[in-house]
Amino acid sequence: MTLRLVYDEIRLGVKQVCHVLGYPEIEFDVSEASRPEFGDVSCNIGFLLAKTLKKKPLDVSQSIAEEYKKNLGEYVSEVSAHASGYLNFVANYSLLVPQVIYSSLQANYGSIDLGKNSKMTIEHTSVNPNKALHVGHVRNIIIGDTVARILHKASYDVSVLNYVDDSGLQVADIIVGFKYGGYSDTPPDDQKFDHYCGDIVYVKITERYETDKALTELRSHVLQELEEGTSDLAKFGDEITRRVLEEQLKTCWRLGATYDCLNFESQIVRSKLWQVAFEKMKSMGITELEQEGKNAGCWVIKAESEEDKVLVRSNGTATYIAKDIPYAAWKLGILEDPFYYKHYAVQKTGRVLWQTTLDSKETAMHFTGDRVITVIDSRQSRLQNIITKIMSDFKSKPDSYIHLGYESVTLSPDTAKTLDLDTGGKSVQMSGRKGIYVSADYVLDVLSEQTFDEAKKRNPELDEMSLVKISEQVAIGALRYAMIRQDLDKIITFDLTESLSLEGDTGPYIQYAHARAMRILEKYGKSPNFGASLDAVNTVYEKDMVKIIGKFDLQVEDAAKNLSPKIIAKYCYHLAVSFNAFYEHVKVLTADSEDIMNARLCLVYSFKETLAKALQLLGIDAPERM
RNA sequence: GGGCCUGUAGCUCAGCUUGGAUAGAGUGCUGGACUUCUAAUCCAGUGGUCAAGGGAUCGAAGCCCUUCGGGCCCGCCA
Repeated sequence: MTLRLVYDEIRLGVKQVCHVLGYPEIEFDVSEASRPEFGDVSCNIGFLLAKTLKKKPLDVSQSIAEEYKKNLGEYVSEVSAHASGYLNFVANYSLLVPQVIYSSLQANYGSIDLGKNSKMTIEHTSVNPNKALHVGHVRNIIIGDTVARILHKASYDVSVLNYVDDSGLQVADIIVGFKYGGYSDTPPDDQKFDHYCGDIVYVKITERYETDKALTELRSHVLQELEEGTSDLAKFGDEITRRVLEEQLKTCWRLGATYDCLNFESQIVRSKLWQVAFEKMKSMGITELEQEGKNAGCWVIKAESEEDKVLVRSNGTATYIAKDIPYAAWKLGILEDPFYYKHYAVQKTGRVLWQTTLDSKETAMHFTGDRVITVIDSRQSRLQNIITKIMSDFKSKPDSYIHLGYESVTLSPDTAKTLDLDTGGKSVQMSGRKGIYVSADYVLDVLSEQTFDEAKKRNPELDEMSLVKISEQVAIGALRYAMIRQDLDKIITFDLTESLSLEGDTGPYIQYAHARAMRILEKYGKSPNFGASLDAVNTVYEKDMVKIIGKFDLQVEDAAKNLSPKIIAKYCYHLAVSFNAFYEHVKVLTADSEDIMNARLCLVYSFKETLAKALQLLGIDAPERM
């Protein structure tokens, strides 16, 4: 059981009491008490009934409390009316403690049946395959990966897609660089290919467009050939794209993200899905041929409060959005699937990664969803709103296509300075084109190096391999947590120095709590006896921890319903805080008696199991030592 | 000009969806706790006209309106 049962029981109990007292039936709130001295659970019904009953909130609550006391039920030990008007409850810990601890031992603890196994498709990452990932991309990946993990825990049948824009302008840029700009397609020394393409070729060729108009024209030709996909140049482009993609995926995997399918834009273009979608839009009256004005001769989408969006140019060619619409429709299973699926790789977790192909000899599969989430930063909101509107028309359901937007990651003035950029004290937007970014690999390497030294200092007896493993876990924990801990619509100002500080509200703080718990259990050397009495668990520190452990599924529900990964991040942090307070104030291995020690060991075990499960939702490893 | 987001402690942020108890964390600063289950920890102190004004309400950081500050987006580019 979890705290959910306590809330449910109280909700029902209050309702029954109101019925007995002849109070009107209304919606009221049962929630966690804001302070420990108020008890465990609070109810606001006193305020809500005060008006209709023409009584003071306190009087209402008192009358309810009196009646409630006649039958406290299983999970409540005390009920009282507070002077403020709140109705407060104290939980029955002699029941709560063992039940929460036993529940937390179950492998699926925290799972809820919100999705009822319905199909949910989530797309994230989708970085142009012409450069290495920077910290801005990392936010996208971590949000997408974390939300996918949470939805899976909430019983959705989740498919994860990574869209590969292999026929866009950015890829064309580096192809121009290789074919006409004189850049070798073999990177110098041991530089990763994605870094080479992004740091050197892409940035340099972009600079040269300024002065060399001929190069700009070549780019248009390259772009056209990439879309057609038949020429040698297109084949070369495909080869380059796949080499970059392979390197990008290494970084994604290092971050702990995994996918089900890679969707190649070039194949969407060649599959003629667009034509099907376009006809559908015409027949549904979603798009119309503009007769006059500046867009005369274009097929446009009329927007209510904004400018019309051109869909097909007056020369008959489709605009950028014409690639996104059929893809979105495909994701929702609205259009007939033109793709077959080919094995790409087996990922660390054993999950198979597939890729789209137009080759009919390959397998037919399904990665489409009843609902679709697309993780893209909120600068794309206008475009995504148009797509959302079209999809709701197509599907005739309003919220089947969800744009999960988030604010961008900018660089702090100090970090910008390390790139020789004086921003005058302001933070600056990252730009791959201008070479203004901090790469994900670099941040992870620096973090990993620092944590390696720290781990070595603390654990001098550990071998190199173990230390490397720990430092990598901690580095990724730090970065993932930093990307997820605040709200999606807050800008993250990335500061390299600050990102290396691993104290307080950080991933490593939480991981450290887990490592501490592990050491206690390890030193004890045996399994705690879960059959014995847990009555000895009775300090405030222990009760507080039990309460938080018992809230796990409620937090998963909240996070899944609101697509809010930060809820799980906060949960992990609070869990860790409660354990660290316990650790400082309550001794386990030197407890006064065997019984007390055993009870506390059970709690420590329950804690580390729950924390590990919660951290797993964040894609953060729970280290045994650090 | 239009659209979206945002403003809470020196700094970074919770809380706002669903109004209610003394507005919470981290960090910073000051001081304290390692012969003890790992100090990546803990404890105490410091620090807030919740951007401003108005409205509805018994009651507003939260709801409504106005104003101001900051960010992003608005191409027959992708």
